Amino acid sequence: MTTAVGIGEFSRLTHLSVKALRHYHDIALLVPAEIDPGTGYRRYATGQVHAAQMINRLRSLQMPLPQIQAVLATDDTSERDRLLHDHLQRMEAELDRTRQVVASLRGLLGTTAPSLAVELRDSPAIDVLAVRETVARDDIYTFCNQAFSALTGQLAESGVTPGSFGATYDENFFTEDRGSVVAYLELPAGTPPLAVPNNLVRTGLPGGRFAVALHSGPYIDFDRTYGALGSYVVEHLTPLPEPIREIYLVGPDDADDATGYRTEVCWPIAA
Amino acid sequence: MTTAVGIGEFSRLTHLSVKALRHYHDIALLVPAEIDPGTGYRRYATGQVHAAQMINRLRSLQMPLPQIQAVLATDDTSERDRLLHDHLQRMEAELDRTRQVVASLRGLLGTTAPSLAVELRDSPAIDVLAVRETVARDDIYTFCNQAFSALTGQLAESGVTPGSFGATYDENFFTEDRGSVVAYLELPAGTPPLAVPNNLVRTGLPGGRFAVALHSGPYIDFDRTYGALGSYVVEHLTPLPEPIREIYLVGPDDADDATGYRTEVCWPIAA
DNA sequence: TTGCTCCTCACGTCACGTGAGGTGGC
DNA sequence: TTGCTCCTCACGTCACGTGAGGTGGC
Repeated sequence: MTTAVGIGEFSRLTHLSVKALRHYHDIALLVPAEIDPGTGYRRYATGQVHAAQMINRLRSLQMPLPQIQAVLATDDTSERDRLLHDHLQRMEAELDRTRQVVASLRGLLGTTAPSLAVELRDSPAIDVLAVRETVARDDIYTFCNQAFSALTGQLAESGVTPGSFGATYDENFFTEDRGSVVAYLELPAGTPPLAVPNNLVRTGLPGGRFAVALHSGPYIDFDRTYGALGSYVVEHLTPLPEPIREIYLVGPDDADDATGYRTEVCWPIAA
Repeated sequence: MTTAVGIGEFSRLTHLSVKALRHYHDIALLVPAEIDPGTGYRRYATGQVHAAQMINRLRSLQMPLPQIQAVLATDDTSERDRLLHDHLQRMEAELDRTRQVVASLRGLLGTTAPSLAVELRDSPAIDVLAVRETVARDDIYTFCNQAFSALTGQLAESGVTPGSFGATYDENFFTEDRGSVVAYLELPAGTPPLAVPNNLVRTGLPGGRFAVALHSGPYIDFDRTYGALGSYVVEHLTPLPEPIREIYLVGPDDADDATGYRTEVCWPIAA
């Protein structure tokens, strides 16, 4: 048995505000069981309480409304569980990142004004196997992981031992939080022609002059090294509007602890 | 030594997007060191990198811009630490709540369709010591804690042993997520006149007929009991538009574990 | 008839992002 | 002169909240 109630009463039954209920109706997430054709009054069935409770729970977990829509729309239990599981995974990752930011904040507040050794380096042009894509800042870690796994896999198949691991970042990546990124593996001089699947490219990276600083520790602290190195560059040298390069000397594949990571940040400068 | 750079270069130094930097200028959170009077071009000093990094960290921790403003504005270290500490406390509390919601979600997904015992009760009017305030839903737990601690403190001073602990919730509290709440302690019949500080009131609660259900467990699951009880009421009885009452039989002061909480939910119905 | 519930706009919030359209400096 | 960087609106996003102004049902 199920009874129809007005929006106010349904709000008391579900602890969803009237404004929220109207919004969920507007976007067809929770449509009233009936609507009075004359007055437009919404009538909800008591059988809709459970859906409302699900929406309430998932919103408390910051799930976006379109995703909630997807969860409620499916009656395939395993698909629904997968959606929920994925969301909880994302929340876990978020939490993990938050913990890192807190640690990083303590570092920024500490008295340790990091003195930075800046090296001036003339790099020759190199031959690389690479992946180029437009990447949002939030997705950069995932992108690099996937790219390097594809690249190393390909080189292993071809029996080639790669040189350095690196990536170049277009200016837009910093100024608009989204830009063209090239993740690459350096190919030793004299590497013969390779079979290259079409998500990868073999290409050349131009040489040039760089101001180079070593970043020690987790990637979340990159802005400290960028700030220090960049300040040094604009104060003492002439920066060029070319992509910045990062060279991953020690990364997630080589060290278990992020404090062990070592990355060279290479800022293009005029010769 | 400090050098001035354009907004694009400063973006590369700080990993803040150009749009974000312009926004921070608009709200006077991070004002460029100088602005070209002719062109409006913003020039940032390398000495501003540290402030930018602080903003970046705090935003990653979801701190609202006005609060970041406050953190940066003070040069009193202990005050700044207090603001940061408070924010981290709030994040901890949020995290704790998230864990509870996840547990609660599992409950909703489980097969345990909770069968609810509904009792019809005629309550007499009672004499109470109370706190009345307009409270937002998000603040209700804090409000009740403070109210009950003030109320029990006052009664202890007066040497009076209270009857039941309860609260009434205006309809607006549910329909608009904010409404008038009365937290009360029942006074035994024949309680003599009391000294009452002016944040408290001695008053009467009207009697009436209620449909009552027992809610077992954490408050975060209240909507399940409300949904079940409210559905029963609209299907079998006549609800009245009066404040709903909750009676806290076992609460945080009496049980260490939220699973031990016991609360009666009382829905006003026609006689 | 008076309250009460409910309705639909239109606009605000928060922290920016997304173009459009245009200008100054090298 | 051509690019390039930078500028200022105006509007969009997301999930509602905040009134204003008005109507139907008891």
